[in-house]
Amino acid sequence: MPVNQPYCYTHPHPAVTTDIVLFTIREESLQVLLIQRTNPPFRQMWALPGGFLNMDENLEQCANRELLEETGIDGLYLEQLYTFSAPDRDPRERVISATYFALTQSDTLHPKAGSDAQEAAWFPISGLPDLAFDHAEIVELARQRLAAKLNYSTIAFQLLPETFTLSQLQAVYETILDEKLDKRNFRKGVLARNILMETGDYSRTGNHRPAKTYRVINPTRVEIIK
Amino acid sequence: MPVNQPYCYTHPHPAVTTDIVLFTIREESLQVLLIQRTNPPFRQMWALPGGFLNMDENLEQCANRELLEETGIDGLYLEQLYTFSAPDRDPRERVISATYFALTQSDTLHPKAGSDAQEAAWFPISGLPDLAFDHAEIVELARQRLAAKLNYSTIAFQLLPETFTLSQLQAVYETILDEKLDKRNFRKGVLARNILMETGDYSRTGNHRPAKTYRVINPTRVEIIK
DNA sequence: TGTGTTGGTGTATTTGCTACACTAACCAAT
DNA sequence: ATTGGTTAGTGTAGCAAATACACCAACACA
Repeated sequence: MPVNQPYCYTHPHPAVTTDIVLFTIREESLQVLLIQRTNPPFRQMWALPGGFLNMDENLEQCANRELLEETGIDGLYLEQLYTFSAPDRDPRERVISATYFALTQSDTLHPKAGSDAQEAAWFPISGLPDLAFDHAEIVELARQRLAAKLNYSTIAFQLLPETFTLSQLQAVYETILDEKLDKRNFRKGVLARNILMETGDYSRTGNHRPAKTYRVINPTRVEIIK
Repeated sequence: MPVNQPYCYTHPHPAVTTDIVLFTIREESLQVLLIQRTNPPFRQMWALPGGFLNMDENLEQCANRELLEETGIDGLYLEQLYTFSAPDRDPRERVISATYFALTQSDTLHPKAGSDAQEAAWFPISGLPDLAFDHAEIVELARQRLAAKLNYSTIAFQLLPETFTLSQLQAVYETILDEKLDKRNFRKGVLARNILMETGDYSRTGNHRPAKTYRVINPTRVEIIK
């Protein structure tokens, strides 16, 4: 048995990783968390957070662990996106990557460099640097999925603090969909779902009329609408 | 190096497989192709077709190859469904399975037993035998996905021959959704999509009025509607 | 007190979905 | 030739959902 390669099989096995596309809304744009690689290949390049699967965890647990290690946050809505498997997607060895996407509000999160990342930072999705591996493709797929799910689920609330104004919520939709929405129709539609309640408090920011704040009535993860 | 285990790695690697849920409409019910296992574990039990990933192919190619080997058909619409990864889902070793679903018209397909399957056969989805591994869970997820995609895509045509009548198409929808649809509304809706053209021919079967036959105008794989 | 800024509200129109019943064309049997 | 049985084929009216659209309210600041 090779001294440094103690895990042996009768047939070749690929390595398995997870990569996570973590979205936030910051500075009025949709942003993605990237880490800068400290090790080859693609050293110094930006990449998605992620890493190798341990033998005692499933893929979702792996994605959660990697996210925790590299960003310090936990318990996010995490959804499996797609599994990438081009034979040459990693120059080191054959690597299969199960990808996940997640959402968070940016101000609760202070990305910190972890063992495998010398730096972690937010990038607007419409201005990403060149990414390592096939990660640009993964980000694009995640963006499409996010936009598609907006209207069928309650994921948008994951991007906002516990209480928020309807204008903030509308801004999230407009940022992700990249189009302006009608204020009256938007509010009508959201309130008709009966998933929000007024907190009774007002948001007093800036030199204008204060806005009612709302919270989600049933804060259980994510629901599919209709 | 162990004689029978020549593939060695510095970290443990899981095995990677694909499993395919192949649907058809037969005998007026939605059916799934299963194979009977010849080898342990779960010997003699029914299971989904599928098998181990080769190092020179991606997951979709693997699924296509396994489908070809075990059913003799090729070139189907194949969509990645989900990747299953519970650590104990295979008693032999750690196995990650990327699952796919596919549709075919049953009369072009004559399942034949392959190397790893002593028998292959169609089963109505509402009367499946006990399945090996976590395959029952996989089938259920595929069924949900199929029903959800019916209204947003053109997958239903994959279950029909090149030319077909609107009544045949409606029967496909009714079988998958498991509910009766209104004939006039169904036809109105389908024709309004402008994806069908009349062939000019008629289907003369049985002792009743012949039905116009249609074909898909643009027979490129699968489209998402709207 | 005036100006600038965002919050908050209703109605009319259009569009899409639903419910619903009869005639047409063919075959088979008499 | 007529009748009965079977599936093919068609339109309209009512309802619900989505859209388009403009003004006043409340506050901060100068």
